[in-house]
Amino acid sequence: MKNRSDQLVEELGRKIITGEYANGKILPKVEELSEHYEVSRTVVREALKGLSTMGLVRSNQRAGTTVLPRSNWQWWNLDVLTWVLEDEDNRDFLLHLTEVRMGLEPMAAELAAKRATEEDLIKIKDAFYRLQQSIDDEKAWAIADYDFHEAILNASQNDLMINTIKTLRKALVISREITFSAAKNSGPESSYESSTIEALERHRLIYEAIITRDENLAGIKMRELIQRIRRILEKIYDN
Amino acid sequence: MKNRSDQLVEELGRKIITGEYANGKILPKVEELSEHYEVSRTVVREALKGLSTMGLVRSNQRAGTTVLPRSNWQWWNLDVLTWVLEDEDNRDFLLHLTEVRMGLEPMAAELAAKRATEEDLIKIKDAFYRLQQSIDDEKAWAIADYDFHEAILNASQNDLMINTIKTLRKALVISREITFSAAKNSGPESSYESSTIEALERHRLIYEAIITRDENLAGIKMRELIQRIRRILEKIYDN
DNA sequence: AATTATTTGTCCGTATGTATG
DNA sequence: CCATACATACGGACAAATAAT
Repeated sequence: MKNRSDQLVEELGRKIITGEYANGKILPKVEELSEHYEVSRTVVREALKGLSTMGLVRSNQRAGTTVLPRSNWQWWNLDVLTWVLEDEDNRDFLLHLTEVRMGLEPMAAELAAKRATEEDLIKIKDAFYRLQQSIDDEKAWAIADYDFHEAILNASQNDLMINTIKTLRKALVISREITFSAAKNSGPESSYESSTIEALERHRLIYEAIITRDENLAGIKMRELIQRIRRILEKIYDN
Repeated sequence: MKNRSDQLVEELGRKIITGEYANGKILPKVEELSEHYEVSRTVVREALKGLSTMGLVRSNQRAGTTVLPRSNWQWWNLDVLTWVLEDEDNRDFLLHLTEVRMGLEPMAAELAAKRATEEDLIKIKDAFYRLQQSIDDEKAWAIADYDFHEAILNASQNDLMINTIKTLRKALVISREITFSAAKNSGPESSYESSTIEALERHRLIYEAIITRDENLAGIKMRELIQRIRRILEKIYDN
């Protein structure tokens, strides 16, 4: 993210997502944008191409470039996701993300129980053992926790699932950085787990379900874990 | 999809996805692409910008434009999705899509049971009644079935979920058009439902769960319905 | 139904920026 | 530190499409 067109994509993208450029509105014409942002028309065109690939705008000859409705946005684009999360008016979007996660992560756990190779299982085991060793070390726990979920995810052998959940997690990390002050969050999952012992037991159930290849149970226990996270989240936001 | 840069995005995008331009490979430089495809450098630059927004390439000064690994691709971009599905070597990707669907659609049904407004319920009811009336009319069934699922989805009140599942469904329609000859598929879901009566009963269970606001049951029954679709799919592909 | 005005789309000559060797 | 090779950036010109008259 350094060249001019990327910068312009970000500036315009944010304005669209915050509603400053509302749905259906026509953007200033290329020449005006070029002039206003002090870049060449080439740069403006590239930026518009980027925005249109993100589903934010559509250009038509003579009619100008119009802002598309939210339903057209490429929500899984990390930039779009970030801008939406950073927009004050979209804070409940975080809940929506968590709901999608609640759909996907249990399914990934099921698939992992079904398909994990020996190599996958070793990684999952290793991460779980490190979890057990780390109940007193918040930082080590966070890392092990991250690895644990990562190993399960990779064991699902479903590229689309893997990619989607990884994007989702990045978004959650971003939102956490926004919500809590930077000092408080020490790692991906740790801020959630108020009671580490309880969390460890929940992880154990998932772990055991996967190594015994009990698909259903793995899904159920993963779901329970995320449901707990969700409840904690709701509490935070209800205040 | 008509201007030159869009065409070029499609040509290059397909070559990347089929592996003709493999991961890590450096694309021909802008000038050569411009020459080879007989377009201006402006058009090439716009196309590269599009491809980079899709996560397919990254440009670096002096080093050229390189193809990114699959893990960077924007899988939920409908173009990417389409090209992947149309690639012979990626046929099992369809199964992956269905697995994601199995994670999301039951969750959407749960949320619908929880949040459906009166207006939502009316639409769901209407679609279900039309399903009942259409057991002998394949075309009417397909439309009602589409509306039924659409109404449930919209009742979830989760924009991200709605957008994702809609994209997913479009992809499934595309893959079906590829798999079966154009003559055979008459609608979004109809090719699945070999026994319409059984399908109707499954829909009824979902319908009743939602109007009685039984979240869990709605999720379970939706899951069963999709699981059935999946089994049918697997049979087709195993032949 | 034909004309015009406006805006995107396309082309290309030129110049600058940046990392590599 | 210089030369090289590539992407990046600039801007003037013209083509094409289409909304407005």
